[in-house]
Amino acid sequence: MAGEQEPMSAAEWKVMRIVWELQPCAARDVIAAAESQQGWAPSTVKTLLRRLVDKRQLKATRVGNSFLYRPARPVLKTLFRAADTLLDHTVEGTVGPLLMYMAQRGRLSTDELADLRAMFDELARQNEEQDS
Amino acid sequence: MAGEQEPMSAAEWKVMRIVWELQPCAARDVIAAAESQQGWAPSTVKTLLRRLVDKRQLKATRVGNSFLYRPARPVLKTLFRAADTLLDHTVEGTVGPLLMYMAQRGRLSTDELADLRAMFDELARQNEEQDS
DNA sequence: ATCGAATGTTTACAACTGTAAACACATGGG
DNA sequence: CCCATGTGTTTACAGTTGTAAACATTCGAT
Repeated sequence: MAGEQEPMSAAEWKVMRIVWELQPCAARDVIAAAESQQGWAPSTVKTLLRRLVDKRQLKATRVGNSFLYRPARPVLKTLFRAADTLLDHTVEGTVGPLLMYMAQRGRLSTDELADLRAMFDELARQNEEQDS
Repeated sequence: MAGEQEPMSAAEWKVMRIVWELQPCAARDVIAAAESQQGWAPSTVKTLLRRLVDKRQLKATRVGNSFLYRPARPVLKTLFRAADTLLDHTVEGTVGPLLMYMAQRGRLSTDELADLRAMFDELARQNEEQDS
């Protein structure tokens, strides 16, 4: 089985975000973005890239003397894993408010809102069925 | 300003969850719960309690020779902070699917579903207004 | 008054993180 | 052909985390 998902630190997430956006990309691109976004030194970014490859969150394919980096899996898959962790932290009765909060902060598009509304209708329907 | 929210590690969250449930409580209670839930040695729990007090996530008030522990702030406040972090990790277009996922895993009550649906209606309405 | 149990305090120690300099190697421009 | 520059590799080092034993202190039972 190859689905192990080694957890990432805060700094590592920031690098991953950059790679998900630019993928596939060279170290240079990540270094430039990280410099502008976080003010990190090039060495710092190199270290983080290496660690992410070690953790198998990034795939690096050699191209000449350098590498091309790309995420080992889609951003959603990784976000879902992180969401699981957040859900693990909830206690009875907090999931509703939590989702309310996130939906508000989340700046959803009209389409996304429509999808979500449809899903809630469906969930409510299922719930009723169960209840009665 | 007193609202600094020092971030917690995974193990610390687990202890906090216990304290939020049992609050206010003595070390003994937390140690018992953590032993049964995580199999941790009493020393481990003592260390984590101390660190959480240092980080001011827990308030400890002396009672005789021991302490009464209670969370420094409500669970929702802390969850919202964690949600902010998760949202920071999202990239364009992932928030919708992320919320879909969480809503499905979240085992929402009928009441929570109703509240959420109402909020989505409202958000959609606001969105339409803006669009046109 | 005394001792064992409970509770908190100190110490431990390896792994992981944040942050980066130093070093080695290749490669393209001159 | 040689060197500056761009890449990756090695080394660094303090702080945090996971995990816990050892030690000190105190309170309740005898």
